[in-house]
Formats: sequence, structure tokens, C-alpha cells
Amino acid sequence: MPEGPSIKILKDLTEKFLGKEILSATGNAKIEMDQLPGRIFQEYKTYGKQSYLVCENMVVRIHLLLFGSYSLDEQTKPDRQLRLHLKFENGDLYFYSCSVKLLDRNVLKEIDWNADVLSDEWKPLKAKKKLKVQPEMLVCDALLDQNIFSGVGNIIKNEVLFRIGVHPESLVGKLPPKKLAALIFEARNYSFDFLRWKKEYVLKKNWLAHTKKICPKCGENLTKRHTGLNSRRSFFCEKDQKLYQ
DNA sequence: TGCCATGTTAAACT
DNA sequence: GAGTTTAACATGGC
Repeated sequence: MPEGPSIKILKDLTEKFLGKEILSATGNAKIEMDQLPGRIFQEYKTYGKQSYLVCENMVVRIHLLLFGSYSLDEQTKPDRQLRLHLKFENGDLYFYSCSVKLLDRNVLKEIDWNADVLSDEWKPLKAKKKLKVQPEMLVCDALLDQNIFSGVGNIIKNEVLFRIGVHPESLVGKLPPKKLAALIFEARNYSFDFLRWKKEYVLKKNWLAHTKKICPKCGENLTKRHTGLNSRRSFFCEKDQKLYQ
């Protein structure tokens, strides 16, 4: 569920609550629930995989982590840990098993919006600068670094690396200029494909490498291995994805 | 049925 | 203190 594009979809679904008053806030999230009723839900801001529900002088930051989910208007599966339920006059917003924090609105000023691959404010040159100062980093770690490519998750990582023909364990500093540019371009470009395909319920169908066994390009077996600092699954073709080191 | 994964943080270590 | 490793969280698909 929760890579950057999925959060964008959630944001769109909550549009009808904009400008509405929060009538009640309940759930097992460890926040001061009584701070929320009476406030107006002004804006839904996303930063990568983070959601910021903006109210007056206050934001609710939500991260779905690995297992988080949500529902609108109807509590579809009430057996799950209901973390936060926001009641509006025209419906209900439910969040399950996610991270919830109540923060001062000023936290929005600290965020580097240029790092969000799905944002209009995305700045590829800035990403390039961040990569240049970390030449020893593996490209699989670089793509998952939320300070550089906010919103990119493991699926996007695998698909981007397959598209640009780069081995996940390549060193950032050893990438030829064209490959470095392709990496930065596809991180955003594939994220928009992900968004479109997810909306059309055909995301999985369009995976070329992630969870796949056969390379769609050359027909050879794909390699599955846990790579990088956090040992996330990588699916790649030894033949079509070059190792730069 | 058991494993493990679209993720991150904080505590526990060296 | 720093950098690194481990644990915790918690659900659903295969």
C-alpha cells in the first residue's frame, strides 16, 4: 500500500473533508485527541510517504509504515487496530495501524519539499547534488533515502533500476553521467506511472522486475537478493543491469 | 499454515 | 558521543 503514489491517492479521496470541522477524534493513537474537535481541516499535504493533515496552528502527521491502511465513511474491517477516527459532518476518515503524531504547524517549514519526487517543487538538480556528496552509497540505498527521493519505496526502487539498466549494488559515484541523470529522471517518472497504474488497478500487472522470476528483456532468470544497508529485496537481471563499481 | 513484506523509529549495542 | 545493529510495531497475501 504505502509508497508515495498511494499516499497521493489517499489525499485525493479526502478532498470532500477540506474546510470541514472535525466533530470528533477517537482511536488508540497516543495523541491528545481532545486537541482536534472544533478545528477546521484546512489542507492535506503529502511529503513522500508522510501525510500532514493541516488544521489551525496544528498538523496531524500520519505514516502508514508497512501495514497501515485507511478507509472512508465506513469502518470496513473494525477488527484492525483503529488508530484514528476523524468524524466530519459529511463523513468519516479512519486510519489503522499507522504512526500518528500531533505536531506544531511549524514543522511544515522544516521540510525540503524539493525532495518529493511527486511534487511540483521537485528539483532534480538538488537530488544530483545530494548524490554527488555520497559517492560510496549503493544506488539501491540512494533510491530509498527519503531525504533524496522522498516517496520512493522498494517497488519503485526495483522498477527504476530495471528500467535504467543499473545493478542495485552499483556505487553512486561510479555511475556514468547519463546513468545518474536517468536514475534521477526515472525516480520521478516511474512514480507517476505507479500512480496512474495504481488508480487503474493494474499496478502489479505492469511490474517488470519486482517479484518477477524471468527478465522480460532477455528471458534469463532474475536474481532475487536482499541488498543495501536495510537489506530490502532486490529483483534484477545480472545481464541487463550493469554493475558500476 | 507460516513466512515475510510497498517502512520507520528508538533502544541497545560497540 | 559517534556509528551500527536489533527490536518493535502489526496486517494480509501467498
